[in-house]
Amino acid sequence: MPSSTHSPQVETVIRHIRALLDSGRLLPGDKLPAERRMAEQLGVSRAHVRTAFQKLEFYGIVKTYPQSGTVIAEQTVQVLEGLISDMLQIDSYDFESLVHVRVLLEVEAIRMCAQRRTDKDLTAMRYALEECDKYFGTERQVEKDFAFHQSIARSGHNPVIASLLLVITPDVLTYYLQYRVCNTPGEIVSNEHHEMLRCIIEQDPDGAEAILRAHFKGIVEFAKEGCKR
Amino acid sequence: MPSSTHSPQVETVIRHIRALLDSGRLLPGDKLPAERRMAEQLGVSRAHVRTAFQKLEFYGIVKTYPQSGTVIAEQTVQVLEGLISDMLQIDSYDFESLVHVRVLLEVEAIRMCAQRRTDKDLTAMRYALEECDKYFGTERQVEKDFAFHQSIARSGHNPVIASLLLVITPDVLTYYLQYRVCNTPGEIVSNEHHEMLRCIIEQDPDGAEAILRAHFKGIVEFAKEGCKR
DNA sequence: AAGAGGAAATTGGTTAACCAAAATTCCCTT
DNA sequence: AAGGGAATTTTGGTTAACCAATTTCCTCTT
Repeated sequence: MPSSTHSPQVETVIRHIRALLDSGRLLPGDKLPAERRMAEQLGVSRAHVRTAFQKLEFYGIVKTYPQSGTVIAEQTVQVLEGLISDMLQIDSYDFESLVHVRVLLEVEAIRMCAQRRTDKDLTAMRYALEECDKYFGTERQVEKDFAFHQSIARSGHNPVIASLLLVITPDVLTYYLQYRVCNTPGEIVSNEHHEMLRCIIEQDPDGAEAILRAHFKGIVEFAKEGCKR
Repeated sequence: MPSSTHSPQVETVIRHIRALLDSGRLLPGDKLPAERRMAEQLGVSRAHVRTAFQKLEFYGIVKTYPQSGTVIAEQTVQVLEGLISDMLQIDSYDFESLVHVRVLLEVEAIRMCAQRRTDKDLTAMRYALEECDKYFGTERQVEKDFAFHQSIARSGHNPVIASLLLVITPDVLTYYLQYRVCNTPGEIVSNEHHEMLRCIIEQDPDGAEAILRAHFKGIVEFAKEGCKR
């Protein structure tokens, strides 16, 4: 993924390409200027142009052919510009959208987990839960909490869901630390965790989903109302 | 992200770090070897070590501090190793998991779209739909189809959902082209598109969801049964 | 002996030079 | 004039060198 943090030079290059698309000077399927040329045109280093191209390639916006050049994807200009805008603001997700998606993905993950978990998965989740309980009240609480949830996601055996959760986790974590939102009493959180695991063991997806939604209820409401930054 | 395509050298570095974690020679919070040192230890260029670190940072596994060093995140080793494994196999998503997540995200997107779309959004979606109809039967059909779906996702006004959809789109597209799965008659697809837009206009999330699920029914079944590669 | 100051080494960030493969150009042959 | 092939240019890929900020460690002072 390109890396989440944009250097200003790299961002310059990406904005330039979006401008080229917008002005019609660059069309889908076109080969865009060579790295060296674009570097000197924009007054940035070639390395910055390269990382910009790599990020664009990660999102399927361009494709680089060795010793040949880099071409724009065969997509509508509106879509391409939209994609670029999205990836430029990818660092500035609002907390509500982030939590919304986290709940969406985790609900699906825990449902799949309740249906497809193996004995080995159960062992991993039990261990994660023990760790979670052990560190309640300490500074490592948040870390262990995420670890437990991640173990559930992985036990759902859908690698895409697990990966997307891991993509948004750093951002969620940032907000958690920023807002100090972990004010739910530890005992309640722990109980909910054990209840979730119980439903997973009993292969009860509906029960697991209900508890998970209750588990997230507080943070969802906080995100919806609390933090109009 | 990091870029989706791993060069063998970069992958070497990432695997090495996972091995260090596995053997306990590297613990959460530790500062890992400097770029130069690790480069010569592994016999790769320092640039490769850098891009490896950048990818790891994208997923929140490490954090790089200028002129100071790169440290492992404060997370359980199990989680960290899991994350690394996920990002290594991020190129080899199976089609079923991919389609599953695409449906999950698009359903949520179209529901939000039906509730939150503005007049400007409607204009954009109408245009995308016209383009879609215009190019049916041509080689640009798939492209225009994705463009229409993307316009819906963007009109849901949850940037995280739109971004995650764009992250998985290139992979989905690859499979689509590989399996030639677009064998549904153009008229049916077009009708469903128009029905979806109608529900969005009427702000009917349930109706929109139903049509979208029907729209994806064929490809979901194909992914579930057809392609056990 | 303890502490402050500064030089030297180490760090990630950046730039420039080099390499091999691909594309182009130009000239020679037919 | 058309075709083919080699030399040249252009391309992305890679490596090495350089820079400024940070850290470390030694030394000199008190």
